[in-house]
Amino acid sequence: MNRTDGTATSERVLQAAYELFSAKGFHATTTQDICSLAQANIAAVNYYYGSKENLYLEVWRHAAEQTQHHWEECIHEDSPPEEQLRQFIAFRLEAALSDDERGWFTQLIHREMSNPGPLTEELGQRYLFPRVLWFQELVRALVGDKVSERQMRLAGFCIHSPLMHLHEMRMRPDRRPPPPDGGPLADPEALADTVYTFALAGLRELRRLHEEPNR
Amino acid sequence: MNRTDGTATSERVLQAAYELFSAKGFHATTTQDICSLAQANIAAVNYYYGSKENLYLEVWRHAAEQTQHHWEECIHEDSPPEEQLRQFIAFRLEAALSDDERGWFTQLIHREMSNPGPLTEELGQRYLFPRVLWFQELVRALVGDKVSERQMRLAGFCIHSPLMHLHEMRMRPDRRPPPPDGGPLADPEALADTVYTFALAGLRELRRLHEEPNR
DNA sequence: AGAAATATGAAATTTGCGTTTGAATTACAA
DNA sequence: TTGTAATTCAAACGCAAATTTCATATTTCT
Repeated sequence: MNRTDGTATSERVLQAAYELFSAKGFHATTTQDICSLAQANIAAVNYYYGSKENLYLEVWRHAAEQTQHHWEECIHEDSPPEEQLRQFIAFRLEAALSDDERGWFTQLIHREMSNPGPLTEELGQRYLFPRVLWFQELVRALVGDKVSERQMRLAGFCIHSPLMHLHEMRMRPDRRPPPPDGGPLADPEALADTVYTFALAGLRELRRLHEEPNR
Repeated sequence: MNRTDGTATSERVLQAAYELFSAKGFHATTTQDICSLAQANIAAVNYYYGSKENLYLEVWRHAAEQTQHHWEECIHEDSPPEEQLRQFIAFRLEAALSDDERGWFTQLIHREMSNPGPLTEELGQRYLFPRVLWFQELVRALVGDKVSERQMRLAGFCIHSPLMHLHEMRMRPDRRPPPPDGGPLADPEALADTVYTFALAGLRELRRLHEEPNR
């Protein structure tokens, strides 16, 4: 085609790669798949991105950037901690449940983590680690100063894990007899409420235990 | 070698496959890898098990059997529900953290789930689904009759997820700057305590909300 | 318009992996 | 000892997927 279409081709390839990598993982996705979906020739991947692996990296960069914007829209650093926790839960839930690019990134992360490749470490350092730190600070603010560092971390783990686990469920082609109510993914509102309730209840209990350790 | 060594070869192959499949997943493990680790010829996999895929199935059968024994040792159906929950948490924690065959199965499950293959559905139906049902009944016993089915499920999700998420962490070759205390995996006792505390606190809060829904 | 750069397409090449083959070796029983 | 079945081994095959090649088409620039 023409040149303007040309740059559009590289875009289409990136989009297709994004979608397929998050849906099926790096290895299960062939360059053929990508180029078919992008309606481009098989050579397009290597022409525009050098290699399949490099395209994968580019997808990560693109996805992380988008997610950053979304993060800044959803989470306001000047809200009180409880509110930020709610915002955070909503943010992750939306990321886990939506079927568009916001959701794709979550799946991408999860696939990379549970099936580590040569890039895992770098990607984790660059895109994931900062979020973990942010979250720990939030938990510290919520749990108060009395609780030990270790205890605080464990609490953070318990709060965070439902959100992580959700990604996992989202990703499975679950053809088990679906529960009559559609499982936890069916009603995001109720799920967010429950996660939030459990988090606050756990934190409160923890504070209580640390204030009256005898009993 | 001799014939007795011969049957030992098939054992070694199974063991090696178990270890590698859980460490790297089905696709990332080559028959070459397996046979090298088992100190067997490349043809051994197909000679003894017909195909790589069938060997994978055999590994699952073997692993599930072992895990069943372990389960029966750890969890006593005649204990009160709170006690069973504790036992369950301890069981899953041990499975997630140990470096031997008990831990391997956990990883195997998790890999299969996050990177579904043609066998995923069948394996899930056969080996995983029954456990989910068991757990739901436990949560029902803990949460009482007042709470709705959906709410009960969501609670179960929140309780179960730290254990699932743990598997996930276990699996990553995590070379992030390890937290000074070694992260949640360093002190299984404390982790078990915290998970248990959060679970009970959440359940209590839920019951409370359902008894005095106004406020 | 014509030359240079850029983009596309189809086919060829390469590589890695699962599987097969057939010969060589070993175990065991008659 | 000799025949038979089981096991091991190295090499070869077949296939699928990534990458390269090179010819052709299109755009840009002068």
